[in-house]
Amino acid sequence: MSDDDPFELAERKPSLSQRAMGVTMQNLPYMDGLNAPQRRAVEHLDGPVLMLAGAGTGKTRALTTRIAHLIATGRAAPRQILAVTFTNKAAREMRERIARLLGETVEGMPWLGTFHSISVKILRRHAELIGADHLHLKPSFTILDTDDQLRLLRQLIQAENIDEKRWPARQLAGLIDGWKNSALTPDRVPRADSAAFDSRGVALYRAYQRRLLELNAVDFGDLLLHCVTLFQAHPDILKLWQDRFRYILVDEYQDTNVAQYLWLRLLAQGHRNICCVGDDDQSIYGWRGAEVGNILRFESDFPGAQVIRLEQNYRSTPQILGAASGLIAANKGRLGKTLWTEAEAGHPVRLIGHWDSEAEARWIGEEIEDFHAGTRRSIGRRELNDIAILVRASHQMRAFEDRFLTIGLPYRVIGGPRFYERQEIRDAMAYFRLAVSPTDDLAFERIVNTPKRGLGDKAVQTIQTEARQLGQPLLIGAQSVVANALLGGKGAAKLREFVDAMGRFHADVLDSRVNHVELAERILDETGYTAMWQNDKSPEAPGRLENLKELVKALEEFDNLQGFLEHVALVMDRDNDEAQDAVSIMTLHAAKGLEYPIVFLPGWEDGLFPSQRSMDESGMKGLEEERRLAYVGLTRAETLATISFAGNRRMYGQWQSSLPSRFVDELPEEHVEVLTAPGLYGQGFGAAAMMGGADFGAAMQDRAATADVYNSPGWKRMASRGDQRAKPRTPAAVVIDAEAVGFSVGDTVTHAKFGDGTIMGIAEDTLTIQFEAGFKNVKAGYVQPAGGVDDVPF
DNA sequence: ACCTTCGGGATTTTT
DNA sequence: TCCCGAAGGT
Repeated sequence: MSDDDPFELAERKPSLSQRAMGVTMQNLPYMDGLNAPQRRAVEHLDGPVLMLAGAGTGKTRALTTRIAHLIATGRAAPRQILAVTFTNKAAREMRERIARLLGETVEGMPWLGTFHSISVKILRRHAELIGADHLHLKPSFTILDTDDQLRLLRQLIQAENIDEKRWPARQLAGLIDGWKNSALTPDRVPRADSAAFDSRGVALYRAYQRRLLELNAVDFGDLLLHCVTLFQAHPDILKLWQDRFRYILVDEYQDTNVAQYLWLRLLAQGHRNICCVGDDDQSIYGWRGAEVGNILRFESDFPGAQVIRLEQNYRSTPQILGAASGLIAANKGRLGKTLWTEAEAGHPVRLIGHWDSEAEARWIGEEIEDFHAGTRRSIGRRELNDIAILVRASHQMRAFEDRFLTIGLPYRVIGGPRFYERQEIRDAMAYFRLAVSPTDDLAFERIVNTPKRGLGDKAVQTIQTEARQLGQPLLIGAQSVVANALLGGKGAAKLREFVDAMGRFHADVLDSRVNHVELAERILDETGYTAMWQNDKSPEAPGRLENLKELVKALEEFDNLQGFLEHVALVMDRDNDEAQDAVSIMTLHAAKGLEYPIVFLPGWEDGLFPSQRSMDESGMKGLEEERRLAYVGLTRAETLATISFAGNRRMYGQWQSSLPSRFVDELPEEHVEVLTAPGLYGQGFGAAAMMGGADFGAAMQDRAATADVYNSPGWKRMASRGDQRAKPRTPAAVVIDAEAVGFSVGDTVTHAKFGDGTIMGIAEDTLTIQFEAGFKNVKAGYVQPAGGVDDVPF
């Protein structure tokens, strides 16, 4: 029986090697250096434990040591420990650290992995029990990525004759994902949701699930959902897994959704040894179904739970922690932690306002050059690898990329499109998938006309019709189309070629004498896929070929194509090689779990951060999640954090003025150093936030002309450098749509409340007007040309 | 069947 | 502004 077979449940005593190592409670080298709560978290093994671990408090250390302790003391064999993470990276890190703690003698932990990868392993065992009637999953099921998922949904929407413009597949995908995250099968979707997606949401969901079964496929959400329904419908099987997992550990518990919560609770009901680690203040995935409530409710879910707080921070200075703590204090319903540190006070969090997003990027670029050159005595010379820029939304990255390219500052974008999400990788994967399983219709559809084979919609329809009539997959349908000459023209010969080739490849996949790496190469070459990119003259073509090479190379680490496909579907992530010294740019979400000595937090403007959409969609909950995001951002910094905001920002090609983020005002003043001109912020942050964006911009221009602006450190530096800022600039907004609203810059207008004013800028239908009371942004409809004061439009 | 043009929409995204 | 999907021309 295989090592991780659930039906083989023989318990194991501590291995000989463990006993030979002389591991006893008195001799536990891996415990060295743990602080008291960490130690408690490691030693309190039985019963439910909630480890509330603030940012930088060594939770991974506690978690891995706990696992090492379980193994070393013989409380559980590695195979009896279930350790769940959200990301492959986290799983990999844990694996490495456990191995380091225990030395090379310990065998791998088969059940350390992501929710999804563990679910796949479980599901493959019981696939036949998923589904109904004669339609059920087979153990060889494929896992669809989001791309496949959307294509499938689009087909279903079209089949229902629904207007795709009004009811986009994306929205349906989001809806279905949401239901799956909440562990809702079509039958269980609450009545309140029945109006969703033009009242057809549930029906489409049902159709989608059925179609997936027909394709012998599951999507990401299904991995969890199927496991939960499997456990609920088959207590005997649940029992097997409950018995197997004597100890359960969960990382980032604050990010679990309902499905994951049920999954865990079902499994933990066996031995009840569940240890969840998390930080309610770092819950930032509510929009994806994560329920902070899970962690807030832990003690009532698991009565008698031991709660352990890790509060000693080993990462950041007291100044940074003070700023972060002060900010997060505005959130309600927290479990509450007080982070403390023994580190030196350090530098306060710096705050600076800029004229616009380009100035912000320029300034940060210069700061980084300074840090890199070591011209700041207080900071010392820094590697670019020590520096990160954390943004709220990925479109903010562009300003930095543009600027850094201009000044030749090396940077890397972390996150972004994943390797396996690239077009060429997906295409190649589809070829491999079809070669491995000729029944994979989605793969067939994807590549049958890539490269172009003269097979358009009509040809594909012919194939589909034929396949449906035969009750066979598309590849077989295509074979039949060829055999019966149902298709004319150039496409016919090409299709024959394609079908024959795929047949050969499939035979080769089954032939153990054929090397799978060479086979993969041959598949891409002989189908003309490689040639397609070689002939492509677009600038990205060479990169794509490079990626394909990388893909084939990655195959070497696997025994066969099947194993590789499974890996890529779930596990393959882009490796960010740290070999090159470069500044890291990423979203705040991508930054969770990372740390950098120097962190820049640009774009703290209301509407961008906190994001307007979060607040519109989720109100106070949304705002609190945004605040947690800010907290996550600040706590990434070890020695220096710099927050900035811009008075004007280009969004979708339009210049928009903006106010500093409300989070700026929430920062505790005693931990902040304001770098912006003293006149602007002399009255504290409140004054800054009360200014409209346009006020801010105008004030900036005013100040630029006066001497005292150069007295603040930030401005002094910029001035000495001859920064462009010295030239007063006109907001680009002025240029845009100047005619569209019937006003132009310079016009005098009257407003019912603010009186007469002069238009200083126009962006769409929003006018920036200088009134006696100051600058205001006003919709064009609320003002009229001064002079004619007959009717007021409201 | 394939290429060009036009219009609408546009966060965050561990798997 | 930029990207994607749909429509219309060749």
